[in-house]
Amino acid sequence: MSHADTVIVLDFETTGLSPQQGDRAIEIGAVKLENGIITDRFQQLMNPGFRVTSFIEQYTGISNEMLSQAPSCKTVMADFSDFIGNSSLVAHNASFDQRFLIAELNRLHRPFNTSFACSMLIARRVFPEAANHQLGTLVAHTNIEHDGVFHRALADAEMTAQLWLKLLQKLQQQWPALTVSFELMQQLQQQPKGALDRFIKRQLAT
DNA sequence: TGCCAGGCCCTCTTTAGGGCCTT
Repeated sequence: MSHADTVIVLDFETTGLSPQQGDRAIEIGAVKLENGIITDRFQQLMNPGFRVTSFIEQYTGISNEMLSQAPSCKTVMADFSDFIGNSSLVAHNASFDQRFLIAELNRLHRPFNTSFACSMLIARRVFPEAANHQLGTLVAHTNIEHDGVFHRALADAEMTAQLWLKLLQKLQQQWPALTVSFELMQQLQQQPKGALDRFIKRQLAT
């Protein structure tokens, strides 16, 4: 079974929803998937330089006290940039994490030219029957084992990685002859919803 | 830092509005 190449699955905790509005990353978590197995991990809190709201403290469990002792975003993101290298990236609702990754790397004057795939967009197509497509719901829907920790970066990255494997597994089981590459997943997430069968059959015909 | 997003997706659509996802 193909595991769609080596990918790094990542998740940010942040001070809010929009880097364009001044929000910053406060934690990055990531796992490297090679041949369907987690072979490396990255997790680090980072100090955004201002206090986070009580909403963020409660939502993530990350307190201002914890962040006051963490290294700066600049230090952590430089290390993380080295960790991801040129790997293909996956995140749940990837547009969110991609915006923060680009914003933080821009502050370091580091170019970003890595491709992203989105487990949420793909799950909407592969698991249309799920009640909704929040990460926690999909983890339950696909019977992924977890330790009950949500909204922390490494925990969410680990669960997203397991969800990614479930997506690959479902596609491979349904279409055994299909070569499930990262590029195929990127194309799949852009197909009109409900047109998955047609897209796969077109792939198999080439 | 506090001006609070942005892209996808559906539908009672396309001369638009609102829910879903992420923190």
